[in-house]
Amino acid sequence: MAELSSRDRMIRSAVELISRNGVDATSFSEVIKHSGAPRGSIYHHFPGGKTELMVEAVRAAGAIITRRISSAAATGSTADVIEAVGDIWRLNLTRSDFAIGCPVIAGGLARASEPEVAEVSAEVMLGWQKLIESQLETAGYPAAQAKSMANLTITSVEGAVAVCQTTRSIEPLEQVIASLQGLSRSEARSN
Amino acid sequence: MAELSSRDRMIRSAVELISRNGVDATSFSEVIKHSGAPRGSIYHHFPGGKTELMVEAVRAAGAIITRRISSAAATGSTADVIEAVGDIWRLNLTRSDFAIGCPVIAGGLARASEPEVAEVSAEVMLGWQKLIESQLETAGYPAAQAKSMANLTITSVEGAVAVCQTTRSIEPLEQVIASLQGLSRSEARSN
DNA sequence: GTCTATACGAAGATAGAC
DNA sequence: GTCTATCTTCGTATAGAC
Repeated sequence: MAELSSRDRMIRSAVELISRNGVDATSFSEVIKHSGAPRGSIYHHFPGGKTELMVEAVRAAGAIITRRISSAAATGSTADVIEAVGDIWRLNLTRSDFAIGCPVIAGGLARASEPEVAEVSAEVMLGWQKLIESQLETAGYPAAQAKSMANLTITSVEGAVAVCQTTRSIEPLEQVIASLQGLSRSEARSN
Repeated sequence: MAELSSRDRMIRSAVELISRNGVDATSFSEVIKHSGAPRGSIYHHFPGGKTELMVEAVRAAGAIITRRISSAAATGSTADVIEAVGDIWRLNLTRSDFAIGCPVIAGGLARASEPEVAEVSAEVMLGWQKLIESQLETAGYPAAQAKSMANLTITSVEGAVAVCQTTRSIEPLEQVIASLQGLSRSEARSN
C-alpha cells in the first residue's frame, strides 16, 4: 500500500469535509488540520487555490460513486444498481450520524461562489444519468422509460439523502429504495 | 397593503438569499443590502443574532410552501398536490436562472453550523410528509402506500430541484412530476 | 429604532526564506 | 516542498450615542 501524497491526502480530506459541510464552509485550514498535510504547500499543490482543490475533490468523489454504480450495472440487474446506491448512502449516513451527504450535490449547490466546481458536479451527474439509463435499456426498458426511471432514481436518492440529514432518520432513504425496487419490478413486468 | 416592517423585510430577504446561497453563505451584510433595512437595528430586531434571523426565515419559507400544499390538498386531488409542488419549483428555478432552490433543505444541510435552523427544517419537512400522507389516505390509499408515496414525492422533488440547479436544466423536475403523476394514477387504479 | 465605531477572528491569497 | 509573515477582506458581535 503506497503512501498517499500530500496532495492526495488533501483531496481526500476535502471530499469528506465537503460531504459534511458543503463547499463554501470548507476552508483550507480545516483541510490542512484534517489531513495533517503541511500548511506551506497548499499553493504549491493547488496553484488554482481553493477552487482547484474543490474541483479535484468533487471529481474524485464523483468517480468513486460512478465506479460503484458502474460495477453494479455491469454484473447485475436493475435491482442491484438500486441496491448499490442505497448501500453507499445508508452506510455514509448511519456511520456519520447523518453528517455525511453527497459531495457532488454539494458542489452543484455552490454555483454562486464556485461555478467551476458546479460544472464538474453537472458533468458527473449527467454521467450517472447516462450510466443508469444504459443499464435500464439493456434490461429491456424502452428508451423513454429508461430515461424517466434513471431520473427518478437519481433525484429521489439525492433528495432522500438530504431529507435524512435534515430529519436525522434513515427512513426516507429506506423507503425510497423500497419504492424504486418495487417500481423496477412492476415496470419490468409491464414491458 | 401595509408596509412591511424592517424586521419582516429582513426575513423576506433572508429567505431569498438562503434559497440562493445557503445558510452559511448568507451574511447579515447581504441581508441588509438586499432588504434596504437599516444596519443599526439588526440586534434590536434579532437579539439572537444570525441564528434567530435564519430560524425565522426557514420558518416563514416553510409556512408559505405548507400553505400551498395544504390548499391544493384541501380542494383537489392527488394530481393537484403534485402539480402544486411542481409549479412552485418550476417557477422559482426558471425565473431565477436556476439560482433559487429550497430554503428548507438549505436549512437542513446547515446542521453543522446552525443546528437550531436545521431543527426547524426538520419540523417543516415532517409537516409536509404528514400533510401529503393525509391527502393520499383521503384519496383512498392504504396507510403504508400513502406513507411511501408521500415520501417519494418529497424526496424526488427536493432532489430534482437540486439536480436542476446543478445541471441548469428544468428537465429533471419535469420528468419527476410526470413520473409522480403517472404513479399516482396507476396506484389509484390498483387499489 | 437607528446610528457609528470598534473588537475580534477567520477567510483566501501572495512573497520570500529555507 | 515546506515554512513564516503579511495583506486584505469579510464575518459576527458589542458598546454607547442619538
